[in-house]
Amino acid sequence: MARPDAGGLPAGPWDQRVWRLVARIPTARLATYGQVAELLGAWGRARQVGWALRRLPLPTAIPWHRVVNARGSITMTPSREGSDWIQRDLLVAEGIPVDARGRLPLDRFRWDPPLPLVF
DNA sequence: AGAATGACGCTGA
DNA sequence: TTCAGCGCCATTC
Repeated sequence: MARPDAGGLPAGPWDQRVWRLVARIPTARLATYGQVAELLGAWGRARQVGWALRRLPLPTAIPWHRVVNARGSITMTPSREGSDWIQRDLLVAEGIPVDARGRLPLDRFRWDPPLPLVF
């Protein structure tokens, strides 16, 4: 309910790992929360990826907007206080079509991470 | 400490 | 295709 403000609080190692991985998603490419979790060896922790991105102090150079849900849409919810619409704008600006409901062609823009992933 | 809450994901109706 | 119901698990209340 209350929106915890991460500003000022040091990001934990989990946040750092999520951010560093998301930072290498190329322009106009998309990844899902579950995909990011999996690449970090954390299968089943998609929600935690969402939280890590939620803690990003905005504005940021990290392309957090390139992470969407597995259904191929932006999770639109008032609890995001507008970051969902910002995400839509940023994606459209990169050339990815997003409809009014937040749905987008995930298959066409899916990011194929180069292997091996080294950190 | 226990309950509630999600920027999730999968299954089944 | 949409939607409800669950399982999931760190964070919050």
